[in-house]
Amino acid sequence: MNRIFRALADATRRDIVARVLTGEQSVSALAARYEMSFAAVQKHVAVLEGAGLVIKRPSGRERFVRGNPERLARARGLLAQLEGLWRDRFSQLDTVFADPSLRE
Amino acid sequence: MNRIFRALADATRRDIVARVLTGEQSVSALAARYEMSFAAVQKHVAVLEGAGLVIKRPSGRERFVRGNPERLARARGLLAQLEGLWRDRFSQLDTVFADPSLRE
DNA sequence: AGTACGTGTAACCATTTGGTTGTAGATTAT
DNA sequence: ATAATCTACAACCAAATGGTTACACGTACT
Repeated sequence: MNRIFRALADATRRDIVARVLTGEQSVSALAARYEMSFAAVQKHVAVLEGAGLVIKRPSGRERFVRGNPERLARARGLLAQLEGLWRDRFSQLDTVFADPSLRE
Repeated sequence: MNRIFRALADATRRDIVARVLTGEQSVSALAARYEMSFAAVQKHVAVLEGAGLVIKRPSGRERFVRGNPERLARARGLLAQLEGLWRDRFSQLDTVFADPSLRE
């Protein structure tokens, strides 16, 4: 999970994820869109791949990158779970009040 | 957004968020739960505060920390938006096919 | 065969991160 | 008044990040 959130903590990488979710793109096609070096973009893609947010498919000399929505869903699930803790933050208190042993 | 995801990219910090979402806790009460130094936990809380994931309320000599679900929702919203791109990844193609000028 | 292209990796650099210890200020307890 | 507690912050350190340039290797083009 650390790697997923860490990978998403960079605007360039979030942008790459958004692009490759709508359609496969080669690494060099991605690199052409950013003002940094090819190597930098290649490293960003490697980080995303390490986090499972992106999958590479080799084809000849190029690698096509596509997004993996499953991993996004995992991260979103964790956030939803945390928000659930907030929503149910009084449940323990409710349990106490509902406890028959306290009912006298 | 960078700071939100970066703050969540650490297991200790995610744990802190989970704890303070269910109820306020002082910084030292939090620190007592982890095996690192007080200063380390204090820094983690500061990172979470900088990301807006957590809010501190001063009371006497201690600061009570509570979670801020709004920021979590923002992050979750971004993920949902990205997943939406995936879900609608053929919409542009659909638009092309639906284009009357191409219907001949 | 030779050249150009796409990718990965290594070496390097500046900055950030996650941890430590120590110190200082403010508040509370004795 | 003194001591203990809670918090913040500074200085330091090792490791990770995000970027660079240069090079090596496999594939495609002419």
